[in-house]
Amino acid sequence: MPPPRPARTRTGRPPVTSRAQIMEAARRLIDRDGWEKLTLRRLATELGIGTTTLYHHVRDKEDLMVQLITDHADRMPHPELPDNPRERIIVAAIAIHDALAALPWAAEALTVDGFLGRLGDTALWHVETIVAGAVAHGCTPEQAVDVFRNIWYYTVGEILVRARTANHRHLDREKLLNQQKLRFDNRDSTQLPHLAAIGNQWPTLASRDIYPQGLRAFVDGLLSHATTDTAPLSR
Amino acid sequence: MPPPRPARTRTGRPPVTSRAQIMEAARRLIDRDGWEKLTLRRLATELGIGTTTLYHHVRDKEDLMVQLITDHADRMPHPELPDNPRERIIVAAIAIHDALAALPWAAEALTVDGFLGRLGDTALWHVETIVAGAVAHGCTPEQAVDVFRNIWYYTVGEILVRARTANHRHLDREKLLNQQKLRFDNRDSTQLPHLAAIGNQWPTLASRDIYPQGLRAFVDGLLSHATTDTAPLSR
DNA sequence: ACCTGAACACCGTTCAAGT
DNA sequence: ACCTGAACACCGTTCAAGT
Repeated sequence: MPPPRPARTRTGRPPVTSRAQIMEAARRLIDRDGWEKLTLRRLATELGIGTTTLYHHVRDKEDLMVQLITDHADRMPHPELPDNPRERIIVAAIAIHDALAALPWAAEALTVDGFLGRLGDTALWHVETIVAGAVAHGCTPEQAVDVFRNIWYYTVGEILVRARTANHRHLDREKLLNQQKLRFDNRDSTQLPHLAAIGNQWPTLASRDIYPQGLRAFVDGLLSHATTDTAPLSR
Repeated sequence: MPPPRPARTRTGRPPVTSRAQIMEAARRLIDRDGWEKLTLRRLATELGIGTTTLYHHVRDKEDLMVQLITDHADRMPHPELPDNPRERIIVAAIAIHDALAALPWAAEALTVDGFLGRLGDTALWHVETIVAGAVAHGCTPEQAVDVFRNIWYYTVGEILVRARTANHRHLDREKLLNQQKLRFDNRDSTQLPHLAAIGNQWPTLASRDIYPQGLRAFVDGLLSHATTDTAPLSR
């Protein structure tokens, strides 16, 4: 296989940057200043290039963010898979979750249309594992896709909600103090007895990580529903 | 209780707008031009007032969006509750889901910290119903909160993902055409056999509404896990 | 081939001044 | 009491022109 761009054939002005350099600088910027500060202008300054040069490498800002996530996702290690199909689903889902949880800023891009389709084969291997696990457990391909989609919704929701409640790294000190904590102890205890009883315990309870247990319960429910239904949904 | 502001006592310049008028205009703007076009400047123009006047009624843009959602949520009708606790949870969750699905633009505000705490008693009644249903089924209060949180993650995730894939009302025609549909038929069929087999069927499968079935499976899984565990999680 | 500054069309937010 | 324009400090994106 010949080098795609032989040096002798190259003509015109040489590139000042590359896709890899852009992605690296973007990650550096996010780590240093927080993801809210990732703008094309700042990114160009970080790279020491003109802002508009970035448009040779990314279509627009959304494209930059999606590339950032899919790059990260495609570097995910494949976890060891257990024999049990149900457990394989759990392991793959947790791997997806953990990979995305490392990018809590990903919120905006995570729900972009066609996001899954832009993942590389390495990241899709996790999707494949979940679908294959469901089929191995006795699901039809349609049901297996539903299993994946349901897990995907749950995983995305957990990450988006928790990313904004947990990570206060980049909030002003003042805003943090003013922030009214979620508490139900001043609520009408006649109308909302259980919430009133929980009262100011809610924030403590809500800070616990329940993803793995929730996932297990969900997968159990999905698999038993799928294989119990004698007549799969018509049409 | 005396009227909070007797007319005779009022002094100074009279208000040009009210919170209710602002909310109404914001909803009108979103309905007409799409939620991406909701800006404080446009909203002020819609109302025929100065932009900065809005800052007397909302703290900032996020506050405006949260107020918009909580207003909407607090007008939710209470659904009829069945006798079965499990079914009560389902009915309340679907009510929450449907109320939020009517505001697909809500994404940004839905995951704001302390969002639940800003809901009024009418909207919280649905949360109460879910927690109460779980307790009636045999959960501890802690487990009941976990049940709610898990349902919340799933519901938020479903709405955020589907809001961006389904609703193409406000996309340019061109962007829609260029959009690469999610399809796996050109994937490596050795590495990803199940996805390759599904191929271009994925978009069709993914467009089906699976929330109610997924919810039922999840609730079943959550309730049976909670009441099967002989030893609830320590600490 | 590739890069760029200038310009366009916007944002949210602050604040001193006006009525 | 309440409202406001002007200004600040930014955005993403386009495009004609430069090397």
